Amino acid sequence: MTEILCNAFRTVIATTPGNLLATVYLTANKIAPPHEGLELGIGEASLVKALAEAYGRKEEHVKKQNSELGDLGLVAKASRSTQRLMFQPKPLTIDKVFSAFLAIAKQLLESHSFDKYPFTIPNSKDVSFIVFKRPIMVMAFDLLWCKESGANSHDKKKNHIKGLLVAATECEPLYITRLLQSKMRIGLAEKTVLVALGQAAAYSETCPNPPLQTQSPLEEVGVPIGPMLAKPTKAVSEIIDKFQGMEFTCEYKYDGERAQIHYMEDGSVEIYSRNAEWNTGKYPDVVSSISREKFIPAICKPTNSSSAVLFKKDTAKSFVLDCEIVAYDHEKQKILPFQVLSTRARKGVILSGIKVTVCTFAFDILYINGQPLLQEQLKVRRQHLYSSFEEVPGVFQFATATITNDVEEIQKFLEAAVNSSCEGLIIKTLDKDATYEPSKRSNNWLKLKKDYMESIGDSLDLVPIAAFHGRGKRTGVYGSFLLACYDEQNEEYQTICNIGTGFSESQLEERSASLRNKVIPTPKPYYRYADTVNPDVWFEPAEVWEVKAADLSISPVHRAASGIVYPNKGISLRFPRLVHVRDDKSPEQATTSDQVADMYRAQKINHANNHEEEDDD
DNA sequence: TCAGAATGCTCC
DNA sequence: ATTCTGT
DNA sequence: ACAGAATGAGCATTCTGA
Ligand SMILES: Nc1ncnc2c1ncn2[C@@H]1O[C@H](COP(=O)(O)O)[C@@H](O)[C@H]1O
Repeated sequence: MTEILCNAFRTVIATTPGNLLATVYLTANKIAPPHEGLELGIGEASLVKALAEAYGRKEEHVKKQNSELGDLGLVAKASRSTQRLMFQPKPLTIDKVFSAFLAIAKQLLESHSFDKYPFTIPNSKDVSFIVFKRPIMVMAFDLLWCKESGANSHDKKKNHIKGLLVAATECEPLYITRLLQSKMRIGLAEKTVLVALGQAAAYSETCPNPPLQTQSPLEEVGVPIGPMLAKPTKAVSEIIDKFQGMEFTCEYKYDGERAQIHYMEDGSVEIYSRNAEWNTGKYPDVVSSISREKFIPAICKPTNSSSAVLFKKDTAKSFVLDCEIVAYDHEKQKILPFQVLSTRARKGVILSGIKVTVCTFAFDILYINGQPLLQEQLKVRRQHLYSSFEEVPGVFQFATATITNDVEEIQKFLEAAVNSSCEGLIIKTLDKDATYEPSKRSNNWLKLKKDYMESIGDSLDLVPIAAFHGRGKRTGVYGSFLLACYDEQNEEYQTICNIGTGFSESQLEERSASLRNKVIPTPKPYYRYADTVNPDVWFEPAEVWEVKAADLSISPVHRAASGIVYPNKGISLRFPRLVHVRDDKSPEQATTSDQVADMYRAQKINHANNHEEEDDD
């Protein structure tokens, strides 16, 4: 794979180097660096519409065939091949396709940003500079490049897609459609593209500029870098095993959102998400806790203690921090669950309008004062972190950490983490294999969560009552199932979650085959579900599956234990996955709504009792 | 016009 | 997110 | 060992029908 692609790139470099950028983006199925915020904004529904119109088919037929073929791309191909071509369309080129994609993406920005943000030239003392920096830059871009006007952006996008589909021949409709869905399904994606590109570039020094901002260790402050990831482990013993003979540290795993905080010498700040999305506009409070004086003197409210502090020491002139931002109740000095954080507004947040306050927990540093630290061992990086920053309780803290290789102590530390509203632990080597490996390389960090451990964590026995047709490699079997628990009082099944992971392929085939015999035309009267769940098929209650989950949550859609904990809201599961099929249980012996309610209450009590953070570094 | 549904997208 | 699979 | 492709809950935002 890599070799083929590498040769393709070499050919492009040798023959049409001007096309290299578009070629790389198309093969990687991207349209721009992620932090630039360009997005296609195309979903299945709009694609179905465009496809139907482009090929003169009824939307309903397209939908039906999509569900049968499990791939909208195949639908496109099939539609195209049954059309009689009146004339040969002008051939599509890489450049044309990529330009069309860019045009589609810019439509979204135009319609979303244009009338929403004040279009004034910001001055750096104005808070709107921070809040609206990105949109305004993007808008300026739009003004330069987007001269179209007329129909609304939605239609324009559709027209671009139709244009591509009409011009496409042979296998092109398939891949254009898949590209637009970001589901190439060819077993080749971004990482492989980068490797192939790297190899191709090595052959030809003549290529003028590396077209993609690759994640070189010499990264620039202000440009996001791939986050280091963690690999799941099932038991403390497994950790000891893997890190045998090495010095390692355990840190709390906070349940929030990852934030890569860049601070530049000019005092500006950028915050990026785990996927390198631009999150600066979402966290003006975090920005201000670093650089308040520089940008927003007028907004500084002495009453708001959380924004009236600085956590960096004066010696820190520029840096990149790796952190977890967590919802935090400053009055009670307590960490709040992820579900609270997720209610925060995302765009154009202004300091005075913040409803969910946060605390930032730093656990790594990638760059300081002009010096990249990626190649340094964690021990060294951590030293920089601790010496260049100061904790400000409730605003900026270091991730609680300990160093031990004693099983008992790790176990205790895990308990402490969970009691402090954390998900579990992240375990990292300090000395060996302890450089920062941006997403590209292996997972040298381990994560330990209670629900990974056998016979610990929430496990439920649930009944599949409906299913959705699988797509892609699951075409022909069910791709996911709607699960329910049993309410003994009302003798009814209440939906609790969908599930689509934890199945081996053979297991999925077996379950699909078995449940196909249980399909019923309409749901049973004793099923409780939101009418927005719209499964492809319903089943009679027949099987019981053991399912594991990280947490229980209050759900806007699912109905489990509805009326027990909250009158009108049910309970759902976070990260549900199949453990195994319970041949020994009948549907009526599934986990009951009362049990679900109890589990939820137990979890809530655990949260309510949580102790506040203390740090031992 | 507005509220609910659909959509797109992010995250844990 | 979790999990499984092919290379 | 890794990259890729299946799939989850739930949010804010946009669209659409009454
Ligand atoms: N102390 C920590 N060190 C590293 N990652 C952490 C820490 N606390 C929380 N996290 C988060 O845990 C995520 C990795 O876990 P997961 O996403 O389950 O693989 C990271 O992306 C971080 O956002």
